Amino acid sequence: MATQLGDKIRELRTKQNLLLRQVASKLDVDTSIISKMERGDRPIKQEQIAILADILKADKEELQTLWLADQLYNVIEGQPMADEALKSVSKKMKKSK
Amino acid sequence: MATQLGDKIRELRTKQNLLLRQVASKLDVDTSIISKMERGDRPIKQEQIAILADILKADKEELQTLWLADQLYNVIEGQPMADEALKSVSKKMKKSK
DNA sequence: CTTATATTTGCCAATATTTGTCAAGACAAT
DNA sequence: ATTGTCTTGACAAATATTGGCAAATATAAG
Repeated sequence: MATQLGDKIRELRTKQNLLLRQVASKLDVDTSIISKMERGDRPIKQEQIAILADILKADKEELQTLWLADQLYNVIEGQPMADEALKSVSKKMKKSK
Repeated sequence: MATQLGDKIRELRTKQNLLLRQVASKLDVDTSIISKMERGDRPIKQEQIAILADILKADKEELQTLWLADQLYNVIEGQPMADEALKSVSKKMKKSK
């Protein structure tokens, strides 16, 4: 199952002609890990997002948002009450502001 | 940290003068677990919600919604991009409908 | 086709997280 | 002080997650 952040990272990386290996060394993990991250097979750690944004010259906040949206989607995917729960949480957010 | 579902369960249980022990036996866990569930110290399993609804004569869907909202809140709590991510996911939901 | 390079995949052991149970403690009522 | 309910922390067992390796597969070039 693909993720928004994974897709984005792959898009950025290939457009800049970077190899998995090059990103991997900066993130200090095996190339296979990056491959899996991009394909949505392995979760991306939140601390890695800033590093990725640096390497790929991307906006940190944008990547963070994609990451968060992926996390949320994992929770609600396939849940019948997803809509209601989302509304409820949005409401709660407005209050705490 | 309190949860919406935990609070609701405690409310329903006490209003019906049920003891932790009574709920525990039906759920087949130690009373300490129920205590922690109600106080938000231990996560509630999704499979347990239907049973809880039965015991407490509550609406299953309502409890499910509270449970989901709690899960979502866990993900976004303390996240700067929470608002944007929520909007993004809501949008995605509408499409897949 | 063969070689060279890049990516993907399956599997493993190490690590981390989660689980339920138990025992001790807090608290109130009597 | 005794009883009954609830809370809390510690513990080990079970489960999940992690990164790396190596084999498999793809991609590109000659």
